[in-house]
Amino acid sequence: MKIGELARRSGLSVHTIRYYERIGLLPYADRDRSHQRDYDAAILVWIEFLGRLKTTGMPIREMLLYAALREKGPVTGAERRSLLEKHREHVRARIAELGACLLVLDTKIAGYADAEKRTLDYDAEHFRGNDKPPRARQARAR
Amino acid sequence: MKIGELARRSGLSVHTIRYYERIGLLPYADRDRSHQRDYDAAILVWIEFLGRLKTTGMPIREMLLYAALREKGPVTGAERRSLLEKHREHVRARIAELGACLLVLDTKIAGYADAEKRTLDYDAEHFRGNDKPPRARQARAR
DNA sequence: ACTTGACTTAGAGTGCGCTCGAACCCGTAG
DNA sequence: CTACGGGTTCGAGCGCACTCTAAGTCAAGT
Repeated sequence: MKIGELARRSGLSVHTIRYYERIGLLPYADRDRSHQRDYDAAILVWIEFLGRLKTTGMPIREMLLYAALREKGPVTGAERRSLLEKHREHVRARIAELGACLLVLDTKIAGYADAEKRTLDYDAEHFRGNDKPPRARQARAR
Repeated sequence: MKIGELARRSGLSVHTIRYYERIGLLPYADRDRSHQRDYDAAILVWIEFLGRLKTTGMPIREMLLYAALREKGPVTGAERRSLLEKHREHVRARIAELGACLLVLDTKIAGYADAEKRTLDYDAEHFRGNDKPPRARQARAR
C-alpha cells in the first residue's frame, strides 16, 4: 500500500503520516526501488490505536514513549501496560470532570430558560393583546 | 482587588488575566488613579465560568462570542442559551467518545495482563524452582 | 517524447493559547 | 532618599501538532 492509499484508509493526511514517521510515531516504512513507502495493512491497526490515544488526550510525547516500547518488542509488555493504565486513569478523571461541567452547564441553561419564561409570563400578564411591549421594558440587571 | 490578588484567587496567572482582557474575554477593568486594574469580586464568578467552558474544550473564539453577548446585556439571553446548548451537545458527544475509547483501553490492558499471566503460567509449568528462565525464552511476535 | 499524477525530501509556516521580557511607573517602609 | 514589591504597556517567543511549499524523482498512459 502506498502512502496515498494509507492516507485514505487511515483518515490521516499524507503530510501527517510522513510527519508521524519523522518523529517516530510510525515505524520507518520500507521503500520500494523508487524510494516510495510501501505499507503493510497491519499499520492501520496501529494508526487506529494511536488515534484512540490522541482522542483521549495523550500528548505525542507520551505516544512516542509507547511507540518506542512497542518497537522494542514483547519484553516491554509490562511497561506498556502500566503506561496505558496510567493513561486510563487520566481518561477516567477527564470524563468525571466533563460530567461535572455538564451539570453546571445544565444549571446555567436552565437559568436562561427560566429568565425567558419569566419574561414571557410578565409580558402575557401586562401586555395581553399587545404584540409589542413598550420600550421601557429593557431591564437593567446583568 | 488588584490583579495579583485576582490571580491568586482565580488560579489564572497575572499574564493570563491581562491577556484575557486584551482579547476581550474579560471586560476592560477600571483602573485606580495610578492606572492599576481594580477588580470587583464578581469577576471571579465569570472567570470560573470561563474555566468551565475551557475545561469542556470550548475554543477561545467561541468564548469571545459568548463574552460579547454577555457585554450586551440581558437582551442576548436567548442567543447565549442557544450557544450553551450547542456546546452542551459537544460536551455530551465528547464524553461518549471518551467512554468508547475507555473500553478499547480496557481491552488492550486486559490483553497485556493476559499475556503476562500466560508467560508466568508457562514459566511456572516449565521452570518450576528456577527463578530465571533461560535465554531462549525471548519471543518473536509483536 | 511528453504529460500527468503520485510520490520524495528538507524545511518553513500556521493557529492556538498562552508566557515572557524589557522598560517603565508608583506607593510605602526603612 | 532609596530600595522594594507591586503594578503598567507592547511586543516577541514558545510548545504543540500539524500543514504546507519548493524543487525534484519516477512510472504509466497517450
